[in-house]
Amino acid sequence: MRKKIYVHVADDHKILIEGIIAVINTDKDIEINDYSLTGKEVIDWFDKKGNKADVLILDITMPILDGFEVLKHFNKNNIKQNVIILSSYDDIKIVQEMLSLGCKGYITKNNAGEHIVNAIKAVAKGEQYFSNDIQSILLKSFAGQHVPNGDAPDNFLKETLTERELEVLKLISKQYNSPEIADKLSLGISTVDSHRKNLLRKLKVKNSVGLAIYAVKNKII
Amino acid sequence: MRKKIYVHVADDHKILIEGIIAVINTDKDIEINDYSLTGKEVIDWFDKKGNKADVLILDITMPILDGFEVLKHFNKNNIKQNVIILSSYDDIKIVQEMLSLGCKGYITKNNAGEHIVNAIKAVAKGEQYFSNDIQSILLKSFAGQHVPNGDAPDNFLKETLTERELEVLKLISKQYNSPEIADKLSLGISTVDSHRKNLLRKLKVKNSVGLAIYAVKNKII
DNA sequence: AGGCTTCTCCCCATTTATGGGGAGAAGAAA
DNA sequence: TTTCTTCTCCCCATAAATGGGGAGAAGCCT
Repeated sequence: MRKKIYVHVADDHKILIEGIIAVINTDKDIEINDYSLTGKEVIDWFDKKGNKADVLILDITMPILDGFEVLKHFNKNNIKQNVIILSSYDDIKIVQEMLSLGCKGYITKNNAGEHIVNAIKAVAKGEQYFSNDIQSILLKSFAGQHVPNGDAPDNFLKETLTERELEVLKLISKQYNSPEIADKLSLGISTVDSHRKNLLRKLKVKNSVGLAIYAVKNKII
Repeated sequence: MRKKIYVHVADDHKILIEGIIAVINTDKDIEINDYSLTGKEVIDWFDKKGNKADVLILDITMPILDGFEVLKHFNKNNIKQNVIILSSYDDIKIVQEMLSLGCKGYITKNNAGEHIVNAIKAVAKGEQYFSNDIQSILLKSFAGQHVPNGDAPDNFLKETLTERELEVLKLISKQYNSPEIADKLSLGISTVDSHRKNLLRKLKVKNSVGLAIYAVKNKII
């Protein structure tokens, strides 16, 4: 008898967890350890002594703490944990961000059923695993980096935003105007406008609409 | 032997459909007929001769056509169909909108597992069914109490946009300003500004940032 | 014929946003 | 110490967006 693979599932929709359990139960080598409904529950579970799982299935969008924060917490506390991201997002930037945060697998919810068992077994053995669509966009982005020019394209050279700028960007994306942002952050209006100017310049966009779209696409809000 | 209840499930996440099937399979009186991943698939399925289901489990957020559009299509074509909404939103306005569109049940994804079988059986008998949390907010609203806003985005119950408004919205989301949009569409600036005003009102957003975020989230751009 | 929506454009006014420049204080890093 | 970044705030000015109102023309539906 082979050693069982113990799995922890984290998603804010319980019915989806039930679905994953149903699919996984068709395989005798895998067993669900426990589950979490928020990122904070995940962190608390793994912080508790004696709790460990061979594989963590992790959704990105969860209340309280999201998937990004969970992985950052693992890295900060030097916790080695095999993680498979189960997400509805197939955006290259998100996939790359998750990979840089150390996830071992990434499958989309669209075709999770056919991939989840194989993904768990691969990641439990220390391999990587990506569903077809993710493989596809990863290959494309890989090919896209070898542009004939040799120089990195502009969008790879984004200037990093400061903490204050990020705060202002978040509030802009929530449809607050400068006086309101100044009030919320206890700043002068002219200060907020200075941050606006720097944001427009750094992110190479034309107006607040460009800032908001950047924020949405980069999951800043 | 009792007559079986045939159920059609529509949700854009296949893993969730698999979960529902797993839960429903525990009951011998209910059988899954077929499933759909988009609103368009639902409509096409029910339009096909010979296809019918006793109960339709319907998600609200789906690509191509959402749950609202599916119910509107049923009403317009005088199709009598028992529908249970399965949603992650527990916002009173959405529940009321769905009821006015003729849905017979409404359960949230948070506790779908414990309710879905009973909901199907009740609705198949012509009764109504709501999960606890939905019952609670419905009772409050009937009693005339103030019901706090739910978790749905403000712009969920959108007024339908005209073709022209959609054109303007797309260009706004591409960071063009009013003079530029007027030029591209061969309109006067004041006309573009009129469309802007109507967009802000219809989509219940505060400024162009809100418009852009609406456009991104609804895949208009 | 009357009502309806859509599209077009105008008036008014105020508030915001953008674009250019500069500058001081605090703190970190060299 | 000097240099650098970050954060703060100011000046100037113009462009753009918002908010209120109205109104004519064209087309559709009943």
